[in-house]
Amino acid sequence: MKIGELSKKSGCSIQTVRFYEKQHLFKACNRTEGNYRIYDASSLSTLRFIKQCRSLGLTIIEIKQLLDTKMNPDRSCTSVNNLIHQHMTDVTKRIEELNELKQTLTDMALACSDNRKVKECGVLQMLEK
Amino acid sequence: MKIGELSKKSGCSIQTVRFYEKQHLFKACNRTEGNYRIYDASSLSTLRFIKQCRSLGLTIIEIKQLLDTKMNPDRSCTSVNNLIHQHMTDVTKRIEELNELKQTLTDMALACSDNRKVKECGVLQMLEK
DNA sequence: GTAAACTCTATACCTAGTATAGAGTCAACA
DNA sequence: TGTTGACTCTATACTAGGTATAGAGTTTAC
Ligand SMILES: [Zn+2]
Ligand SMILES: [Zn+2]
Ligand SMILES: [Zn+2]
Ligand SMILES: [Zn+2]
Repeated sequence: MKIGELSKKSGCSIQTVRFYEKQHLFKACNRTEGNYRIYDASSLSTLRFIKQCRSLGLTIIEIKQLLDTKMNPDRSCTSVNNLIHQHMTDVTKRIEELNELKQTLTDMALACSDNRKVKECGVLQMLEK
Repeated sequence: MKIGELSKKSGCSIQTVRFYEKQHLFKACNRTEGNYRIYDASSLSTLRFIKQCRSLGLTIIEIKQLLDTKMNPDRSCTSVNNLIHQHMTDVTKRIEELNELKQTLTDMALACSDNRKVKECGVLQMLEK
């Protein structure tokens, strides 16, 4: 299968597939005589794995580590579990930050009403502080 | 005051101050004979305003709009209020996304325990799907 | 006079892609 | 056989909001 088909089946854009290859997330695949990339089913499943990881917010480096880990099926999976755990911590922290931010924005919105002039704007006054 | 002092008083790094100037967020200031930037108290308050906006997640372009708006004290502040309201919507949406993500990560963490091998890892198995 | 501290510009780098330009490849159709 | 259209190739620039240098010049203190 050529890159266009892989792109459609995986849901990653063609450029993204090439970008992943450049980042060594994807090993370089075979080429046709005309220099076209040729993929097989395993490329597709790797790409889907990568996509799933990205949707969780894992970085390319972290995904690389996961892919490396998968190469050694008999080792301990502790590093995988730790990685997910660490991410949960990060996401939780980010949610807390955003909740605080939301509260600030709410207070700010309440500090002004429509039909005011800029010099009386409650939002701008809060931003000055 | 020179850029180092402004940096310390505002909490923005020296590079960031120069970066803001380059982005026209900050108008170019006066220079000494030796070509050093010289700031006054109003520069500091503008910079603090910018920092406050950035901490709310406003983009540089949006901050530029706010600073422009502040130049016309007698106009309506509706655009300011709208901007904050739009941000609240965005932040709320982002929080929801992250909460879903957190749930997924939680399920994933529960799918595996320590002392398993990579080939039995519940996390990796979930990522395959 | 000189050393330390400060500042200057310009440039490269970061993440995770996206969007071109310009060239080459391949299949189908007339 | 020629040509059109769809596809692919590489290389490069761009995004946002900075951060981190290199190499040079300036100022201040001793
Ligand atoms: Zn992570
Ligand atoms: Zn207002
Ligand atoms: Zn916004
Ligand atoms: Zn596991």
